[in-house]
Amino acid sequence: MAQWYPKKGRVIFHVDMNSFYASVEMAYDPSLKGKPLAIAGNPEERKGIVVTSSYEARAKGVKTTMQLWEARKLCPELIVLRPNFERYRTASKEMFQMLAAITPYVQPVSIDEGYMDVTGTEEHGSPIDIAQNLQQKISNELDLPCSIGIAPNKFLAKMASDMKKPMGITILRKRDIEEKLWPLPIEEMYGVGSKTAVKMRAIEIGTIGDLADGDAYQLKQLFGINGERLKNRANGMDERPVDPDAVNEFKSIGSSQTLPVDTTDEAEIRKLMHQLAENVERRMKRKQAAGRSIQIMIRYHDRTTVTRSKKLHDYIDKKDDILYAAEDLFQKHWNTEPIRLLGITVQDADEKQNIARQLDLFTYEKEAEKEKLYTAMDHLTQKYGENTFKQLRDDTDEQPRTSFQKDFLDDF
DNA sequence: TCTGGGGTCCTAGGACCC
DNA sequence: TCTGGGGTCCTAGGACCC
Repeated sequence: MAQWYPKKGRVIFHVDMNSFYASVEMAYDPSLKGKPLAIAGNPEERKGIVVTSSYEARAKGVKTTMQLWEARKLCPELIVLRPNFERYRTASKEMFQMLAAITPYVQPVSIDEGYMDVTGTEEHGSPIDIAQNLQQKISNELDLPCSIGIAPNKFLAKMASDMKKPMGITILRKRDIEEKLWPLPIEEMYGVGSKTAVKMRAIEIGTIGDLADGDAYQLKQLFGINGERLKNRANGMDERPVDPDAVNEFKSIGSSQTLPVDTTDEAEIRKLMHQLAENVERRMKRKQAAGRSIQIMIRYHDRTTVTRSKKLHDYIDKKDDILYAAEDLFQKHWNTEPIRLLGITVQDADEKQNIARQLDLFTYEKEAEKEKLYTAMDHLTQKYGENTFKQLRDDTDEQPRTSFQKDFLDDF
């Protein structure tokens, strides 16, 4: 009887909130209903791009990432609101609670969409009944529209939820693929972005069906492991489980900001670095996180973007440590050209309780001691030159502290 | 008069070790 | 004395998604 489960097949939902930010604003202020609405940043700060728009605005050609002036040209009566993330987070939480009432196997993938594995939840009714009830509940109680895709795996569920919007429910079984999935242009496939689409078109792959039928060797040559994966998915194959814990896992925490005008002013740059480090610290604190790589991102006036990173000797989570490491990278790598955007990200991150588990206490304390020593040596190396402490540093990796190292540390 | 901010995953080259 | 090849870590960049 082993392995009956995969053979029987799963029932996966993909729940996708329709134009979420705009819909939340309409639920909050019903006088907005039926009007063209866009959520966008402040154009005075060069952040005036459309993040989400209502269906009324979309009907006039307004699209996500469009410049605000462009959107207004297409739709002069457009109502524009700044994003209110608190409001969206609250609505999102309430929505996910409704999913969790059906099954614990809920995997949020962003603020406005998530997967559910409803295999074996017959007490709630057939899959289509569950979907209808859920959609009604979200609509009645939160005044928010959503689309639901029902399929035997995540990929097909995701594609299905896109097929009927707003307030759609679409079933996409394996036997429906040929008729419903394969005719779609390759650009509409999840996982195929603009770069991949161009390369696919170049080898005569214009639809998802063409990809399903594509030459495996050629796809592998061109797209690596992703080529194999995309071909499999086009054939309706996707074994990824719905993972309710994934939402609590993370590998990096970062903050970046576009400046109102490009700058080379070091005081302004330092001010922004402080702000970014503070943001990162605050969000790490909320997640009880620490990390041991630091990355900076510099976008120049011409939009060329460089990232520079380095592995640290120990885990960090405090603003001062983040800032110190980030400013060090910045000084080494800024080419003095005017800067458009700056970002700081802490990588190799995890919850502190997991980190404590990774390193036993002994290792943890030893690492902390070593870190102090390294910091001191970095200072002096910068002052007196590269080779000053090379031998000492090499020794430190191998041996416990010598009396010289101890004195040195204490003096410092 | 262009294109925000938050992430994840993959690739590739060089260093280094065995 | 000259040499192979595998594995892992680090760094930078690219593609994609919402």
